[in-house]
Amino acid sequence: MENIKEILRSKSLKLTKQRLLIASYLFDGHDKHVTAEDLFKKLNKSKSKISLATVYNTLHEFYKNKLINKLAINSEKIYFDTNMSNHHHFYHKGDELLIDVSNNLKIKRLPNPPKGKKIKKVEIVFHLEK
Amino acid sequence: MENIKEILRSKSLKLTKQRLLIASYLFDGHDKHVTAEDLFKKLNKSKSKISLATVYNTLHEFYKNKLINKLAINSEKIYFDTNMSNHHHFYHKGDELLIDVSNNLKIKRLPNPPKGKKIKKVEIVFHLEK
DNA sequence: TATCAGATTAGAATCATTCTAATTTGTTGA
DNA sequence: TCAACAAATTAGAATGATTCTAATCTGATA
Repeated sequence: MENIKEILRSKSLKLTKQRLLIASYLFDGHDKHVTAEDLFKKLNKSKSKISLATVYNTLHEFYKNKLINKLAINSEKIYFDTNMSNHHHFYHKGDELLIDVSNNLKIKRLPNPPKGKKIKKVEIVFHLEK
Repeated sequence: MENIKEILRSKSLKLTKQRLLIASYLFDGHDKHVTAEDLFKKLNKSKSKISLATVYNTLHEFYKNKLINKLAINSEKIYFDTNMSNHHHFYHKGDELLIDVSNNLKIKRLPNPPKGKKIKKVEIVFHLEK
């Protein structure tokens, strides 16, 4: 709990009940992929009620502060990823399966970005089928 | 025009006015990325009116028939891509820039897919910044 | 501990997309 | 050529994830 508070403080985020609850769930040491709706349902199973708007606000706040990543893999919903190391994903649409792929991948011949721009991030999705 | 008709016939798609119009625009020899809304606006500048529902239906029909690709790059809208060769993308969110990257990229050490699944497609997005 | 910027909230609004159900239109085979 | 019918088109309603609004509340600071 103290380390959770430290994380929020290090980003100058106020220590509210809601943020502590969300952060404890997200940063429990296990990488996760969550949607706002998922998180909302999960957290509201416990007694403390958090509004859906707050879940959205908090996820975006954490994202802006680089505590989590955002994945736009299927245009249906946004997944937030607590694994902040450089990595990629397996994705199986049918099974709604989303799995981390550790980044010991190397791309030969990185393409040259258009003038005036540089590559910020390389995101690889391995689309799966049965 | 005859080759456009041939494309549709080869997929057993009825040659309707709307499909011919959409297909002539999409398959004019230049690779494009379009959203349904884009296409709807563009086509309805000309006299012939096509409903938005038809634009959606047609794009999905073309997609199912592997005439175009679907890109879920930013979870805000779906882009359809007329470039059917194996390739990747540069993407700059701020500028809404989406550019093809030809696929002479090679990934060293492809990861092993989970049991019972295989890799159908590798999609690489090079996120840009200024 | 009063202050107040920032956080939370319920509910409305948005917006891309999908659905519905009625109408229209290619295509096929006689 | 044309009747029949499956498939396609359509307007408008419905959906669903997300964002916005504007009122209320609450940590952090001095």
